Amino acid sequence: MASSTRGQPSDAPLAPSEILCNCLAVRQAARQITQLYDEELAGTGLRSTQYAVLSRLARIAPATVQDLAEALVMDRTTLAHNLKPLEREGLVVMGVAEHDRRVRQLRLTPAGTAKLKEARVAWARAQARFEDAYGADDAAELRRKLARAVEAART
Amino acid sequence: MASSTRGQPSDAPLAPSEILCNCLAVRQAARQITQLYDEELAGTGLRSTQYAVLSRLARIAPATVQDLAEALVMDRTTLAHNLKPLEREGLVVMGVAEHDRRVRQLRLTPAGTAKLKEARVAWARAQARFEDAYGADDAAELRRKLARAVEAART
DNA sequence: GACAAGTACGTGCATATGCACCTATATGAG
DNA sequence: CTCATATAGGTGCATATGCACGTACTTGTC
Repeated sequence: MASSTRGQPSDAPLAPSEILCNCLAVRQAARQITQLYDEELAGTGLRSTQYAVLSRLARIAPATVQDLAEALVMDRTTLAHNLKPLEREGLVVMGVAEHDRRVRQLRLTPAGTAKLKEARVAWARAQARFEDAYGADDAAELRRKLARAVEAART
Repeated sequence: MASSTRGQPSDAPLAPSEILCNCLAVRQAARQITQLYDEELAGTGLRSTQYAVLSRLARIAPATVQDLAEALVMDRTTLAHNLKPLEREGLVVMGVAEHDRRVRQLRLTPAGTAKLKEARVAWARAQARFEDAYGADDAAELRRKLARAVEAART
């Protein structure tokens, strides 16, 4: 009988690559893919997550903390932590909204814009490396399936 | 013209769900899916990663640090850090191999085996929740694609 | 046996992640 | 206006992640 992912798993032997847990499967892939992107980004001084924050912020600035967190599918407090090194390096500034002093207005600084432009070259190398190995069309399909998984996991 | 993931991205508007970066896509999914599994595991006191370590170790014990790390697609030093709370809680013991005193022999304790058995009930709930929303067959396909992505990212 | 080289593992650091809990500000009910 | 409530955000903690570097042990060479 074939392995099922319903009910409790056993300690029975498995093929080395056969992962039954959806969580483990996606975390393993995230670790490995992150390593590839971080390797290409290393020369820029940015990590994968930092590149993602700058890249997203460039699209939606000025953004509140909550809005940027939602756009990144990231916890609000996680983003708050992730912003600290970016602020310290002067890539991002956090202002206070005039109409509501609770609200922050996040923007890229000129240095942040320049760093993002530089990092995009490295990002494109990482993207090309992965897609040369995995297939560009397959990668696009995978991203769609992952986006649907995000929605499924929210239920 | 359709968005391409080759070459550098722009700041042009995107559909909210349209992620071009493979790294961001898989990290977002990992965050969201981990939250679902952690929510179900919360009552056991284990996190997703800790469950994965115990579950994998149960299959291959006695295992060296390096072997368990490879089986989990995890950096050796990351596993070393992750083992600390498990050792502290008495779920895992690390012995020294007789034939080579550099080598560790990792095993579950009886408490670790019992905790794993308990956690499997919670894991099965998380697995069922995700697959009820995403589809069991689609999930199996996604896991296969993620496994292939792991291999692609290693090149 | 001495020692260079290789192997298995640990540690310190910085960032990543999110929960619990906190403060500050705004808003609505009376 | 007052105050309960709601909203935006920050902080401390524990774990997660992996690089750089260090230690302990083994093995091959002489």
